[in-house]
Amino acid sequence: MPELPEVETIARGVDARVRGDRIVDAWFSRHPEPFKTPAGRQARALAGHRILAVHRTGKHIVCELAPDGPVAGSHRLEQKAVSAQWIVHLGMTGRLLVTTPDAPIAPHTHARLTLHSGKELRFVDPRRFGRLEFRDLARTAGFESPGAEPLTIGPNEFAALFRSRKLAIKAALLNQSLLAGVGNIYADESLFHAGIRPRRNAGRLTSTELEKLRLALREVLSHAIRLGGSSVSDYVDAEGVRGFFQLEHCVYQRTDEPCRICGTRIRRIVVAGRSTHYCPRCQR
DNA sequence: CATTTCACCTGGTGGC
DNA sequence: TGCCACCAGGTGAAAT
Repeated sequence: MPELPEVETIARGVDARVRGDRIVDAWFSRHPEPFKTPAGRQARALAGHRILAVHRTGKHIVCELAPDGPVAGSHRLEQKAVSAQWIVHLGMTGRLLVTTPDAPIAPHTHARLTLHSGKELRFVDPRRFGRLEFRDLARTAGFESPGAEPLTIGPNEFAALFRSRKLAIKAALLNQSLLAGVGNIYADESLFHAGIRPRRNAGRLTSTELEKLRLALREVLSHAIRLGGSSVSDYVDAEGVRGFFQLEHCVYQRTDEPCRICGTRIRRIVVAGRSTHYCPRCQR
């Protein structure tokens, strides 16, 4: 579920609460492991690290870690070298929460990190589509998303992503190796604001349309970040607080409701196996 | 290779 | 109330 604005909101919230804190203990659930790194190894590896910073890349949350202990030369956090990363992907229903240790343990809690401050960092994920990975940077390269960042990509690079592609623009927007972070909600919303039908062939869009789309994406995503993301059913940020961008949706999950611009009924179709919403009058 | 389809999971909703 | 079909923010493997 969580797309770029939700993941950004969570990463910022987690960063504000745990930056500089130390992981004193880590617990991971056993059963079906939603983990890229096996539970036992991940728990052992995390304990003892200090969290230097938490940020978002595409739909991934990256926690930058350094081994705790005396650091030659400086006590300052920024000057410690990142030696490992804990990478969290929330899948459809994942949550990353900062709680007090006495907060009730939600069903489907798969990881709990006990921090030196007394807080806990918890990963909860009913559907288990989420993924947790520990990377030792001495052995593996740092995490990099294959796709471009939609908030910062320029016009030429953006247009080049779609050139000579044969698939629907909606499908292309969902492809994380082209653009990282766009999911079903924001693909539909940005296509609406750009006035483009979701089934249009990506490679046949004009440069004017592509530029409209790039700007629409940037506007929709940054507006959604300002509102703390979209809470469609169960999304909450690091404190358990819902977002408000769902109130601004123009097409997503508004099937048969009137278009906010022209009043035409919003249509629902299936593109790339995902439900897709658009205004047949405003989008061509 | 590029593109499409489907399996992976649990839970909520709405119809009968 | 219960049962069932269908739907859900994502991805990656398998098929085409």
